[in-house]
Amino acid sequence: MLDVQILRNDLENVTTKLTERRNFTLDIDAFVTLESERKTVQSDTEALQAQRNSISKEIGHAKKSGDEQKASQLMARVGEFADRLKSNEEKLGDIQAKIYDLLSEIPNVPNDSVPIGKTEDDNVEVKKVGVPRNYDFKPQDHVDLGEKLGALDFERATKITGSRFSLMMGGVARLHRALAQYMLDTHTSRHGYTEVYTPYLVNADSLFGTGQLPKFEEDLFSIPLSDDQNFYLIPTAEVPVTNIYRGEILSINQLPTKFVCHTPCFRSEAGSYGRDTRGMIRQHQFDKVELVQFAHPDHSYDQLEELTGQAESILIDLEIPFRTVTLCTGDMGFSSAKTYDIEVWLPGQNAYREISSCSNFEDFQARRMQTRFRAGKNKTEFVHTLNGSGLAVGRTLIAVLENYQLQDGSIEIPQVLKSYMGGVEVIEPS
RNA sequence: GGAGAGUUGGCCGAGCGGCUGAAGGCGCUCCCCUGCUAAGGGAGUAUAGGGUUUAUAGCCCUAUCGAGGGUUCGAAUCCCUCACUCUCCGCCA
Repeated sequence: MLDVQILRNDLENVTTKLTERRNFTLDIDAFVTLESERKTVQSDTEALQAQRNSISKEIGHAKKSGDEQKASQLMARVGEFADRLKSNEEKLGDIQAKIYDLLSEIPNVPNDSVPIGKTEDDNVEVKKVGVPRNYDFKPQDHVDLGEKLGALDFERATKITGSRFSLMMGGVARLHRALAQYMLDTHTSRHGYTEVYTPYLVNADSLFGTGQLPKFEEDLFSIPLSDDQNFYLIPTAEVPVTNIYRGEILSINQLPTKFVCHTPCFRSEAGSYGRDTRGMIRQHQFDKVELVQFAHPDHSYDQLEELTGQAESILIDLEIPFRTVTLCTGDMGFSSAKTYDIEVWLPGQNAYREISSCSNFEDFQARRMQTRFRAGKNKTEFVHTLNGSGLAVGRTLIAVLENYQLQDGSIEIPQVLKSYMGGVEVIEPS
């Protein structure tokens, strides 16, 4: 959420940036009207409240000294404007709620270092690591590989639940687990993250905090609790982990705090019908190891570089080619101020595909969550939050299957995973 | 699921219709005293919003004692709903 003060003081500049960079048109007239209304109603209301408070105090004194007549005179005076006060208070509440609603639907303003653009074609490559292998056979994609291994079964997954779910068995299921374990171990022992385990169902406040609500409810799976309350399946560990400190004031020496968390993620994928329907690229359920940081505002961009590098290191260890791009303004998520995507090479698709997204949200989420730190004596300031996939486990699995395939369709195990595979060196058809 | 007790500032804890934005203690900050690992004295110490101001400070005002609603001239204090915590019983991995 943007700071309402910025809109009050610098409306032109912000709306221009939102239009140019986000293709988001803020209803300036609505905002200005609401604001000026708010101003007069608030002043009036508070003046009346002050008057009521001081008269009430006098009533107290009068009663104490036994002057009942004076007391009832004073009460009558309050009665003269009681209705006006009440309606003013209601009106003010309405206006403030409207302003809040307006504000909570405005996306974050991209950082100045973010390239301007409309679509993913305008993203800027910042790094390319590794060279795609030359196969002396036609590489298969993970669907063919997995099915021939008898280890990936989309038909049965569809029978059990429906489309966009997957069933893994045997060596591939174990490889999937090995990847998650390897990522967790790397980020905790080498990169200094604290491992956390969180609920997979969250409430609406948490989703508001990280920015999925109120605008993106249709992307979530929800479980009704009562007429007006839902639990939601987490679309990413970002939600429960970032909300760990919702409503809290951290001490400055807690910054940066770094958490890593392995969870399943659930996404309804509404609006992406027909895209990536083959295989397990785009699923309703997938595992992800997520990195989350709470940073001091002065250092959050350094932290973003660090975090992105830590995510990349997993692919470097696995010796799989990838590239990193800076998302252009038009391709960024709602809450982000700057995002790097890491794209892994998939021989089966002959393309680089997103495997991680690393973002600095600056104080956008922190303001929604009211997560602050004590910057000095009696001064609190919003923290900056960051997160990134380190990495999406399902897509990493795809990358390993496709990049490590042998001519006969069996899969070599990457060196760093061997100790997690209980001696298995190659996954062969069962 | 049943029965009961709670939820107050960074922490502990008092208050149970008016003089309470909130006693007291701890912690923290500053000052004084003390020639010294200690002790004593004093002052300060919530957040958000609005107004005033070129702006900061200051000053004025408003809101906030789990959340929301109600009663009242006036609510931390009374009533209702909800959430959460604790204790005992039941059930359970």
